[in-house]
Amino acid sequence: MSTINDVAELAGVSVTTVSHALSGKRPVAIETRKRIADAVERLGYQPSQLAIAMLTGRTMTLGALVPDIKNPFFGELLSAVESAADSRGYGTIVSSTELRRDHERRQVEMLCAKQVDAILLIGCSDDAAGFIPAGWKAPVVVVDQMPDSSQGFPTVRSDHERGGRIAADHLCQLGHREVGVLAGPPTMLVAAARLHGFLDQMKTHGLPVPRTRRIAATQFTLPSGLKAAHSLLTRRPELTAIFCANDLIAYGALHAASELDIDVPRDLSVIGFDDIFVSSMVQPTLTTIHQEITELGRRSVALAVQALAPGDAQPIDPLLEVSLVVRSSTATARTQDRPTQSRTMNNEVKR
Amino acid sequence: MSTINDVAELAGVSVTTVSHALSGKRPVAIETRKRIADAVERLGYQPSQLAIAMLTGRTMTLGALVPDIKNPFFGELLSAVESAADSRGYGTIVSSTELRRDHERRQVEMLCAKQVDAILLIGCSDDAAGFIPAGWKAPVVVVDQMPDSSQGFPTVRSDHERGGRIAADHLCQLGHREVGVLAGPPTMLVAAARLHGFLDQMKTHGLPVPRTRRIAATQFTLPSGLKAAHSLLTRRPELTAIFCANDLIAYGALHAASELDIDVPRDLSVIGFDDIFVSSMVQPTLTTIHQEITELGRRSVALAVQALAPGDAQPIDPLLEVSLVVRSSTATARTQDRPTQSRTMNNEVKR
DNA sequence: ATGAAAGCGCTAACAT
DNA sequence: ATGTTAGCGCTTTCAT
Repeated sequence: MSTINDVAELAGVSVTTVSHALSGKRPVAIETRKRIADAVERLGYQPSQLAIAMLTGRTMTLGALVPDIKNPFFGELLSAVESAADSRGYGTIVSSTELRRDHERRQVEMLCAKQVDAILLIGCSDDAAGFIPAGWKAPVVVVDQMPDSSQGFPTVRSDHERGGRIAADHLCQLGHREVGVLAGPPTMLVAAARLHGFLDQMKTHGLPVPRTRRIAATQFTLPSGLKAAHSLLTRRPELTAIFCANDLIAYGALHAASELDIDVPRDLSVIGFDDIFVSSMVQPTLTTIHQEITELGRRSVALAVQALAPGDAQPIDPLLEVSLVVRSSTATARTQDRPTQSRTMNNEVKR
Repeated sequence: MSTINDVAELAGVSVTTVSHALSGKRPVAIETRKRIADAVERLGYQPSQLAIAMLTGRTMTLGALVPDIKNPFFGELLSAVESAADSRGYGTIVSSTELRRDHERRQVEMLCAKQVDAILLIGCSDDAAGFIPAGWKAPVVVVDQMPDSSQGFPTVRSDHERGGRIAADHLCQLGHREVGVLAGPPTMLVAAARLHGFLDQMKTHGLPVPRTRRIAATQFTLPSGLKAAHSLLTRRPELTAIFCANDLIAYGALHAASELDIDVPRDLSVIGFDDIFVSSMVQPTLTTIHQEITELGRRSVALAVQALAPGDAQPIDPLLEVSLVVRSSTATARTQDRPTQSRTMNNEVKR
């Protein structure tokens, strides 16, 4: 890349004049301006954001750390973050820990070293905020995690607990009594919040879910959900409905059901959480708890930028409502029991 | 953030000593080293990559431009890019044009201004490479696009045309004679390559696909595929199989089929392209042309980094093989015709 | 209307 | 073993 010196030289003026001609912060003779414009054009000159950042202390770049960019939920969220950041003139460095908790510290430090103007910790480990180095002054926003884990940093999140309750209401309303749970990673507070809301609401309905009908997926991924679902459905054939900690786990459950010849929703209702885009499009369409993903991204960026440029700071509500989206993976509970016998036989045949 | 000056002051030494103590490029008294280490710890000091980049001309950051980060194909590809970049010490600035072609120039210029060490143009418009400014010296790698469009920049891509041929072979082998096509955006060369491979191979099999049985989705997205599929399936009820330009379009087709009460794969075989992760997991699992997405990302980064640090440059094959993955969305062609009558009636009832 | 020079945080000669 | 200084590309006083 050519520098401002090259432009100055080619135009036969000083760098100061070039700088001002480009920024317009000082009058420059029309004639001179033209020569400079020509030089800029010829060289394809772009001011180095690097050098500007050195001066201003602003890189105009946000850092976003997510656990798994392959998870469509984070893909959609990042998409919202990027477009919100972009519209305010910020770029976004995306870093994925690939679910490796030991990567988090490194990635956070890398973002800090790159001097990003703000850090978005999205769906990370609950102690990720602890990796922010001591003297770090720039804003940190903790997104889609429980505030308990945010070390005092501002938070934007959905009402996970309420989502769990809504899911419980839905299943009860459909008459399900034998209900199972595919919980998320036990160590993650959002998973715990969803689980707690669900279990507590089931209890309220007089249908507490015993431990034997719950199993935790080790990760918020489809394969992890598949494995857990397979185990739970095999062990608990009487279940007529399952609450899944997120949509990917729910897809794992659907897949397991299909392997076990369980028809969804006739024999088994499945409800997810997140409402990622594909959930409305594949068969069966997934009944799920809708998160306002785009708004989540927008508010996260707004919060970060607000801290960067304090001014007309209109308050940002950090808690987003969730809602139930009923699609075709849930239905009223069977009145008679499922033919458990044949299912077991099927399994045996399959193996 | 604290600077190297703060550390030097706190440790009571010069910045040079701090620099060398940290880099180990010059011996430093064990005693001094300890005082420096303490100061670093206390201040949470991290060397500013910004300042280092000014000196070395290396930001240790790659810029990746994709059209749509919500598309799981790009999510998976970016995931591979990031992890490959990360393992070589590079961060990644991800920029999504959100399918707005007019955004491309801006985004490319932004990446250049941020002085990224290399630019990965992934699945962009065929003229995106033209947006690289005149004096740009750093490597540019064009990924998942046809080389015709790469302006001489190195390319990494799958063999799209061959993918089309394999798909044609598969459908013919299943006995399909009434075959339709949901092509991708007509302006994109990869879409054209897939289409050409498919059509040409169908011709070879003696089953040319007339224009009336083809329709182009305007974008590589599900909604776009849905719309096109709905139109094609309504107009051409005799079709027993459809080749879709990518998996998302194929999901649109599945959705349209379901709306029109067409059973897949009994009444209609659907084949996609890309083999995104979900394609193996949702019902029906999608028969599709597999791209080695991870390898695509790995080689793109390898190519970029190789240009950055010329040395033991082992050649990188820019063309990746594709393969057919047969799942449950394709089946042998019906021998008798589909009850076209009733389907039309259904449609009319629906409207 | 235009220039010269300082300085952002760091590294790497060049001293001592 | 440690310190001094120039300079990366830019903006911004402070001159002229």
